[in-house]
Amino acid sequence: MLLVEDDRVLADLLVWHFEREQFVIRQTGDGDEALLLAEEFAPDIVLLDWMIDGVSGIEVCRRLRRSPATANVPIIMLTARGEESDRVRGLETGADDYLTKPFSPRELIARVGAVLRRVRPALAGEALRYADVEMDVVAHKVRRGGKAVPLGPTEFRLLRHLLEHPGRVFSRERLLDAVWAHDAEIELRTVDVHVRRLRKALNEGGRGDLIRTVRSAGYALDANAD
Amino acid sequence: MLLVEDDRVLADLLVWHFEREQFVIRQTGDGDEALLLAEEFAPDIVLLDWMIDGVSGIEVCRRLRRSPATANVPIIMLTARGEESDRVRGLETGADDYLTKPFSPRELIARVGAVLRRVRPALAGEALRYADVEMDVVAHKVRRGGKAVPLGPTEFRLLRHLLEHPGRVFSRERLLDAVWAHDAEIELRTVDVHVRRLRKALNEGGRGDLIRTVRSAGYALDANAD
DNA sequence: TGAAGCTGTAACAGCCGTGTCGCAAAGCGG
DNA sequence: CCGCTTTGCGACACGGCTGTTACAGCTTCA
Repeated sequence: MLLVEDDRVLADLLVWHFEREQFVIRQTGDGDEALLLAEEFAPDIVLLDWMIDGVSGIEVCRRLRRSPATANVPIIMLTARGEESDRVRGLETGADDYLTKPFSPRELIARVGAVLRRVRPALAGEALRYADVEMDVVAHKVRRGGKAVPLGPTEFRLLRHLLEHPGRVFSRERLLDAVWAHDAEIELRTVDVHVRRLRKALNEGGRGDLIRTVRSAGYALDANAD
Repeated sequence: MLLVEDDRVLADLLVWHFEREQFVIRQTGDGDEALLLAEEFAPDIVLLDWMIDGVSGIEVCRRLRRSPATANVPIIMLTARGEESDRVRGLETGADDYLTKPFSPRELIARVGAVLRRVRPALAGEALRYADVEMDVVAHKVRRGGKAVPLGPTEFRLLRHLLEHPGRVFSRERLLDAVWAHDAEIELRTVDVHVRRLRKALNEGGRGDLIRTVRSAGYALDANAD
């Protein structure tokens, strides 16, 4: 998420609120810098004040829409300009929503939720997270620390199941039931092999193990696995 | 478009405005009837008053979201309930936008435009874009990096569908449903062949592949496909 | 009516994912 | 320290999935 707002007090307030909602947020009060940050960090959504230093908010909006790299980023305009003509102009320039100051953080969060639900369903509830692992179920993608992790279908389903119940220990039997076809007659030890493959893929970047082995019980997702 | 509003005067005013904007609009003031109409006419967007006869607006919203046939229809709530808690509740129930009476028809039209641009860009007269690909739906033209890409009708519809949901993985069944006639009984593998033809056409200029194959799942549009 | 283009299907080759095995390594209890 | 149990590891063969090509039937347009 990228917040473009030059009012320090409001900016800090919003950053605090959104970080509490698990957003990764960057902030600037300058239009030119906003464009650079948007290119570089490919935010999931942009909150944009109209009256800022450098390039104006409406112009930032226009340029974001024009650049292929950012053309699809959702934008919520966030401004004191409450005239109907301003609102219409903002929306017609390509903003997805337009909120007039003063507004409550709660409403803004709700609107961000509504827009994200529409644009990237994965980000508004269908994304599974644990520690620095992120799974986009719809796009069928997994990232750890922002870096893509290539997984086979079975490894993907296995990780998905673990992410849906983080911390919980599953016996091999339970995992076979949950991850494999329910009528599959498969050797129990096969689970070990897939856990191993999943571990290998996840730890590729030299990071710590996320899967804890519980002797004579099974496996669990656990940030302090080692 | 479906308008659910029991205030006759406001309803007539809005119908007049939207018909002038080339919308095909149906109107009712009753919640139960609204649900039936939504099923039957599959509107592109729903404008929904909170306080109506029969099932309440918020409940209509919830049920539209729950039914598979209407789960993806964009909804704008349109009501006199201006309390922040009402707005948040509306948005969290699945509404895409929330407008408090009184509002100007012009702003509503702008917001309808913003939502449609997001959900069905083709309907809002917008070009579809992803990475360096640009599709003009009306003119039936596709360009990549500014250079025209010749596509057959099926390839065009296939790409269009992918562009409308970038990043998302579609199974072959889903693609057959979305891209081919809904009653077509076609071999699943046929999708592969069309994907290949589309890939070939798009990558003619020696650019990287934009379509990601997800083994045992389907295909997705993805800038980092390889 | 003829040619060109588009579409759906079948066939085949190559590759990736999967399940299993044997052995090494690590816990665990005495 | 020893022996037993459980888990990790590498290798391998099989099977299924996907990419690719060729071809025949069909539509479209001149």
